[in-house]
This record gives sequence, structure tokens and C-alpha cells, in this order.
Amino acid sequence: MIKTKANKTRTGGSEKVSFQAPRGMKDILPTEWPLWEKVFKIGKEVAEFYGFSRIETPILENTDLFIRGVGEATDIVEKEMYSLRTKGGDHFSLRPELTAPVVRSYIQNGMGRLPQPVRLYYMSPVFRHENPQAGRYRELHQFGLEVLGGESDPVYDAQVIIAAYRFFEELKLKNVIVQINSIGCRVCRPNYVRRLTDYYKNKKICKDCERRLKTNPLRLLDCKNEICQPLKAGAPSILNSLCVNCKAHFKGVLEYLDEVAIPYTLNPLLVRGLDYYSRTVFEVFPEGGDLAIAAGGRYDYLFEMLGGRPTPAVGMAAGIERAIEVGLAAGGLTVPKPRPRIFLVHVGDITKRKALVLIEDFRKSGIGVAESLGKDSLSAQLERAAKMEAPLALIFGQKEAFEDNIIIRDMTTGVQEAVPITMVVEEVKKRLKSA
RNA sequence: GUGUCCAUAGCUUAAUGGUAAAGCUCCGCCCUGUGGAGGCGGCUAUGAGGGUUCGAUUCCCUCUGGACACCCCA
Repeated sequence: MIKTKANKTRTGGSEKVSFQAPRGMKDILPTEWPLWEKVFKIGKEVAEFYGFSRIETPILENTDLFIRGVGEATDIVEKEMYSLRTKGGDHFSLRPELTAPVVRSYIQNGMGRLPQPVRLYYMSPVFRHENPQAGRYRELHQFGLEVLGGESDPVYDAQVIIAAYRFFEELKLKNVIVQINSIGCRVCRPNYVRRLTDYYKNKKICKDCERRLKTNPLRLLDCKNEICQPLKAGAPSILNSLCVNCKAHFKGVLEYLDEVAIPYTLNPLLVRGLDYYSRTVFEVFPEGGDLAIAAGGRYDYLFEMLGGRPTPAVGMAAGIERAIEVGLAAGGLTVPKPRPRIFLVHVGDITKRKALVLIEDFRKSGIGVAESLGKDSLSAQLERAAKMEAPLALIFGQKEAFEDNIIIRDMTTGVQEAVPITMVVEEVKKRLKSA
């Protein structure tokens, strides 16, 4: 028996079922879609301007990819993955993020032989099984940029941040804030972790932090528990522990950002939840908000973790739902108006048939035509035309068909004029232009 | 995973331990050839399951979904 979440009622002989979208997931309705298209368009333009090409990977990946890539001890892998086992016995998961899949694709498809670095972008759904709340969904869409290969050059870190910043600028989000930090590399991070662990040892910390001290000590830095707050001030700063190379790298990133006047604030307490980051990490916040709308960083070791050759890389992912919410709330982002279409009204069966032919003529001329051929009443059709704010209505009745005419009605003024049917496309074109 | 609040028609809201009401939307008619108005009419609801009760939409439990917060995160 398959467990189903449909609600069922048995009344008499018939069964009534009702379905709802899965928890934390929602429909993008026709009224919302133009907005999404706009956001997608902006993302595409920004990404392609900076030399990124689109990639789309499968929604399902081997669970192991995320365990190795994102990290076994992370919340994402520990408790937020939608995992399933196929009939063949494979363990798959709905992707909770796209960096690991993109790296997998790079390795699998031999992109290492392309000119380096390879720049890829995506705008795709990811899935996380956590409890929904403000700005948090179980299915969310991420706009992401990844620069893969080449050198571990700070200029790439900066470029990713610049592109992300421009994306939000184009979405009319004012005064977004980039918080940035460096969490070092294999050489310097272990030293820092040791110092940090020493510092916190024998100090009064919260339960979560006791666990973090063992599994992921860096996370002690962004603990929000009151008990731990006073300790943060005295904690050793990672920026003082960076090795010479990491220091130079971080300095480089900041200098490039200064060069193009991207505003940022240093946040030495910023660490990221995923295992694969090294050196640069950053998060982007809307003005006055504390929910990140984008985050990213450098991940020079991820390729090795996934069985590839050592390959430096840096990337970021923005939450599209959150960006849209913030943009709408700030008022800069608006729902685009649909392109106006003329409306074809028919009266009678013969004209109904001929109307289909006429529609094709307009299609060839690139003019959008709406109709409601299913309705036969003239009033009802005009009503519909008015409701959808068609600038012009074409009225095609028996009389007109007989005389090879058609009436063009200006819906705002109510002025009508009969024109020869052969001229109607041209006439409409003319009127739309002058309007 | 935990906690708090919530669930009446497509939408917004009303009411009651005893026949569920309205506005907007939608559909139809007035309107055998002229729209946004008006009039008339119609469709559609107590999220699902169980319990208490003569009787539950109302009280109780479970499930599902929603809002918010924690954890964590885009």
C-alpha cells in the first residue's frame, strides 16, 4: 500500500479526495509568472555579460555527492535532504544546492580541457526538507554563478561578488550589504581552529556549541545564543590567523571590490555552513533585513573531495524567492504588464470559421490576437475584450463577411470603422503604432 | 526535528452546540449585432479522519496545510 497524503472521505459509494501542494512548496501562478520571467531575464543578462554560460543539471543526484561535497555533519545533509532509493537500489537525493552538481558535471564532462576558468550559471530549483517560515521554502530557486578552474585568483572572487551585486541592483534592491570574510586554507585554518578550540575550552557555552566545538568549531562564531555572546568579543579573530597567502588573497579581493566601489563590510564572525568553503566567504543582505538573499565563497578543495583533480573555484547562489519578496516590498520591483492584444469578435458560424484563418494572418505579422470564440454573444465577447483591456476590437459579423469587410473598433473611444478584410492587418498595424 | 497561533465558497469576511450569511470574482439571462454600468438568477464552503453529544462548523484528539519563531539556511 502506498502511503498517500491526499485527504479522503468515503461518502456513500463515491470517494472525495483533495490534494494540496506539498508542505513548503508552492505554485507559481500565471499572475506571478511574468515577474519570474523578468527576474530570469535579468539574471541571464547579468550572467552572460560577465561571461557565464547556462548549465542545467539533473534534479536528482547520487546522495553520496552531497555527503562528500556539502559535508556529512552539515544540517543540509544530516536532516534536510529529500532522499530516496530507486528500485535498482541506487540512493538519490533531490539536490539541496547546485555547487556540488555543477562540479560533478565539470569533472564528468571533462571541462578541465576547455579554456580556464569555465564560468557557469544556473537558475534552478533546489530542495531542502526544513520547516517553512518567512522567506524559507522546501522548494526554492537559486540563481547561481560558478567560476571553475584557472588560478585561485582573488579577481574571480571579486567578479562573482560584483556580478551578484549587479543582479540585485538590476532588481532595484537598494543598498544591499555584502558581508565578507576569509576562513583561510588548509595551512592556516587548522591553526586557527586550534586556537579557537583552546579559547572556548572550559568556558561556559551553550549546548549546541558544545557539539559544534567537536564537529565544526568555526560555527561557534555565529552562534546566536545569549550565553555565548560575551565570549565572541574575546575570541581570536581568524583574520589575524591567516597565512601569508590567504592574507594576500583576501586583501586582493577587497582591493578589487574597492576598485569598482562595491560596498562591503568585514565580518570576522562570518563562517559558512558548508564544508567545501575555503578562503573567501560572503553573504548578501537586503537593506535592513537579516535574511541573506545570496551567499557564496571560494571552494578550492571541493574538486578533490569529489574525486577530481585539484581545481580552484569560487561561486555564489542567490535565493530567487527571497530576492523577489524583498524587491516587491521595497517597491522597486514590479509585476510587468502583459503586452496588449487586439480582440477578435465573431458573430455567427461562418465568421467563427473564418476568424481562425484571420488569426493566422495576424500571427504571421506578429500581432497578438485574443478571442473567445467559444462565446457566441456579441456583448459577451466585447465585455471580455474590455476586461482584458484590448486597445482594439475587430468585429466580424455576417454582414461584414458578406461584404468582405471587418469593423475595427477603438475600445477607448468607441469609434468604429469598416475596412476591407484584405487590409485589416495593415490597418491594425497602423493604429497600434499611432496609439 | 521543536514550539506558538491558525484553517468557513475562487478571494475577502460573517454567524451559531440545532436549516451556514454577505461582498467581490466567475457563469447565465435581460441584450436575435455592440463592452466596463444596472437589474435578475446560478455555481461553489465549514481542510481530512476520529471522539464527546440527541445533534459538532463550534468542544477534544490525530493527520494535512498555512503563518511565525528556534535550529539552520537562499
